[in-house]
Amino acid sequence: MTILPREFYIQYTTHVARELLGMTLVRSIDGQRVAGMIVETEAYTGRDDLASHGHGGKTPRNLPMWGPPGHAYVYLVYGMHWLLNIACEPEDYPAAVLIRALEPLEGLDIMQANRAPHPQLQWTKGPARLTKAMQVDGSHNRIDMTNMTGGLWVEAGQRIMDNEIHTGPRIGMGRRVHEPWFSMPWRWWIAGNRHVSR
DNA sequence: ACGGAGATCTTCT
DNA sequence: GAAGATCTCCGTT
Repeated sequence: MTILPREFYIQYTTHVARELLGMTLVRSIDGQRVAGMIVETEAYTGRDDLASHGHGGKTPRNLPMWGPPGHAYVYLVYGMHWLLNIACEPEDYPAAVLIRALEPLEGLDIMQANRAPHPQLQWTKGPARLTKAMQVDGSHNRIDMTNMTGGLWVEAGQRIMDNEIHTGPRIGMGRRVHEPWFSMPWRWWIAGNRHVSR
């Protein structure tokens, strides 16, 4: 299988978010593959993006957003949930794509154990659920996802046609989703896929 | 099906 | 000191 190379991530954030749909996120746990097809993503891009951690400049936490494209940005929200992003665009530009949902493909026994007692449809239906299912946490922050050394990478997968893809406002914007900026359609998902959140 | 609240803690103002 | 790129549980309809 072909691991997506660094060049893939050196493109406009929205383009990367769209192109990641159908690709396979892979995690190696004790030599066993745990994998899922990416079915939902969100773009966070630039200093001007009011909803992005990159807004307001560099801080110790958001530094990976400026770092090398193709590296992971993993952070904790609400004191208990890990969220996985992949840095994109050229270095020194703050941008990342949040992986919001997967369709389980391989290592189902491991995912089930990590997500018990929930049914399969809920294992990876949401950004914090998928990190729990695939055992992704702060130890993966800043790893290079363009090779296998970090135990986490993305492989080429299904080609998703444009007419199978929908876009809409990002999730978690609160009441501000009604303001112009926060209603920008920077969430991407595979239409009709049962594993998409919401 | 839908709504509200609690869990839990890091980050930055 | 408050808010946060969420999830789960428990209540009511």
